[in-house]
Amino acid sequence: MKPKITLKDIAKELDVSISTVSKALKNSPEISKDTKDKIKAFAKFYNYRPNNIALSLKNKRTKNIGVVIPDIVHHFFTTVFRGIEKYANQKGYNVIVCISDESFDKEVINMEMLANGSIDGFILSLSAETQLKNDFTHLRELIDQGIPVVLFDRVTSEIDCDKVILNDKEIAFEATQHFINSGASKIALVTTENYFNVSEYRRDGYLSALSKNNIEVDDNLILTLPYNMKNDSLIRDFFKTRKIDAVLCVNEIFAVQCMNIIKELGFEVPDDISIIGFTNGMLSRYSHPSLSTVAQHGDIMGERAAQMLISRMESTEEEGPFKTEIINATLIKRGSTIN
Amino acid sequence: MKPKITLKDIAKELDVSISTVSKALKNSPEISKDTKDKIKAFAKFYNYRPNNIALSLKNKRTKNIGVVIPDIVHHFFTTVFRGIEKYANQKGYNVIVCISDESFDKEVINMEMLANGSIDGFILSLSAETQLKNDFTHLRELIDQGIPVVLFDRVTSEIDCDKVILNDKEIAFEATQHFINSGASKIALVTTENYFNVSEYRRDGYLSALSKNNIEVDDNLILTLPYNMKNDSLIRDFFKTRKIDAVLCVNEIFAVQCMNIIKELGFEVPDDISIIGFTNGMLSRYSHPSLSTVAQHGDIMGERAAQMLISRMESTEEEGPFKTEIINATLIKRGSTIN
DNA sequence: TATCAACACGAAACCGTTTTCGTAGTATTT
DNA sequence: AAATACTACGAAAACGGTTTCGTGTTGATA
Repeated sequence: MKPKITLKDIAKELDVSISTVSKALKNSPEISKDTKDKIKAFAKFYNYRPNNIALSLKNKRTKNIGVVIPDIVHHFFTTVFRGIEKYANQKGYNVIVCISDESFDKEVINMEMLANGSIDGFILSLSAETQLKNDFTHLRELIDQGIPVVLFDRVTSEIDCDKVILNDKEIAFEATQHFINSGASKIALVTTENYFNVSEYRRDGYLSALSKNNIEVDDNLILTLPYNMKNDSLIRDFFKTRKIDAVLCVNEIFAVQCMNIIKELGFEVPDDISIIGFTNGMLSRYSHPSLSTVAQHGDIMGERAAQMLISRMESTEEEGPFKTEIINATLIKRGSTIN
Repeated sequence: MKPKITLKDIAKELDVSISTVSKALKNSPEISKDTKDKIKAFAKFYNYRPNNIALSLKNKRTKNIGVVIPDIVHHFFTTVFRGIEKYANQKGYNVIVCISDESFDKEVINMEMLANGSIDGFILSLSAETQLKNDFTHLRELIDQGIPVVLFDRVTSEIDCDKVILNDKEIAFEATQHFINSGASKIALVTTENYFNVSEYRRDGYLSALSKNNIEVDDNLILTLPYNMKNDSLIRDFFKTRKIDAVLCVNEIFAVQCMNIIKELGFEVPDDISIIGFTNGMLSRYSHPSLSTVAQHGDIMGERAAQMLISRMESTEEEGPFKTEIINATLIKRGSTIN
């Protein structure tokens, strides 16, 4: 066991001052070549590395960024996270992850914990509870303290900061239009309770595509499901009792659940009923038939978010007004639609 | 914008010394009630929180743990991570995540980066490349420096440290036995190239179940697929050209790929061919029929790993010899097997 | 009245760096 | 020979805390 060596250790051993060692290792011209060589050799031999914590304290920045997401066993969030981690890593940053587990309290506590010096900035996606409560004082305080924050996907207009979002409405429009173009008119929407504002936007896109094509909206064709529950019977009932040509689902779990039940009821996918989901995850790729779906490009969202945050953190002057970047989703047409 | 307040600020404002402020906030009996009240009120008003970095430097521990995993868009690893994060959080630790992306270099660089004071210990699962190279000097050095390390799932016997693994062999045996019990004898194995030692253990379990039941091993019934590739044609060829009753797959992607192709070839699942996979993820749950699978209990693995690490980090004396904890997988019987 | 303990607080060291500034010694200039 | 300019280094402050130890003031004791 050989513990980490410090500047002080080197200084003592080589009988020079700490400052000299520090300067020598940074190749300062103040130090003579002889001394530098001696010190560098010694440092290399003992594998000296400066202590990050001491550096953080000195420089008043940690090179850590905090990522707070509602869930991690979740395809979209992991892809976003991967995008963040990759970019951050390139830029020499490390990433501290907290899972809010859709809880307001966990979100608040974790962020306050990290805000006390552990990180230089935050990237987060609001928890369901936070969106429900509509309470953003924790965010406001952080921003007030000068900590940069980037919101992604689950954002709020209440907070003025950088944001990265998907063009949810437009892509839902496009998906719905795709159904219409292929001859569907009884188009259903399977969505979550509306405290997720992304669901809201998707519904908007769905509705405006219908109205643009002069299709009357039928509330009976909109199924609202609780998030993350066993809802097979609701779905079965839904498809059994009405005539439906196509269904747009706001996530891939709903989409695959619908597909399984549709097939079980004896309908053919996509001939009788077409399906489009959101989230281009494993389920969409490997279901049978494979699911047409909206790819949210989480990697890109994550990368952009990290980029915005880091540029904000590293600029000394105020970097101008906050921006909202919109990531363009793409519709991936696969086996569950007529293309 | 009101920046963070420090002890020094409070001291100056209240015209006492820094030491007095520090002691007052820690409720030291050395300080009079009056002074304490005054200081506490002031601190509360300005929302004083001690700076984590300064504390870390002083205490020589960061309350951060580093988690290094090969991949994050991956059901098993995310469940393990969730287990780690949950336990760590309870214990007041934060988690820094690095994704090695199956690369040796990224694994090494990230760990060395973090080891310079940023974390108190590591939890990691080896990258594919690291396992291939069989080079663990980076781990050895960290352990040498006194940094506790816990390996999980993808471990190595070359390194002496705490470990958490699955009873891969036993559960593969059990799965194979389940096939045999339901009348199968032509039992296939679909596995990865063997630099993943977990695949190796699963193969062992498979083989020993066959031999225990006096079924001759047929190498033609073992399909080795490249990791993470398009391999539909290999699979199709495999099932088209031999008689198979049941197939054990070492992950759920292989399992669902096999199932889709089996169905496409006109066989019935499970009547003609039964399937068991590993990883109880979305694919297994939502495929049709749902897949019987080995639940690896990632949450529990993560929790145990975090537990071992934290207890190691917090014990001052040497905590005795390293342990290897074995998590018992369970076989979840669903629609893809005859139960 | 001298002694002593208790009280309440401050000074300073320390954690490991970086960086500014001061300075002894040597070399150059006039 | 005196003034000046480099060279090469060290002392010390600073980042923001904690903690040990020292000390001035007060009140009680002998």
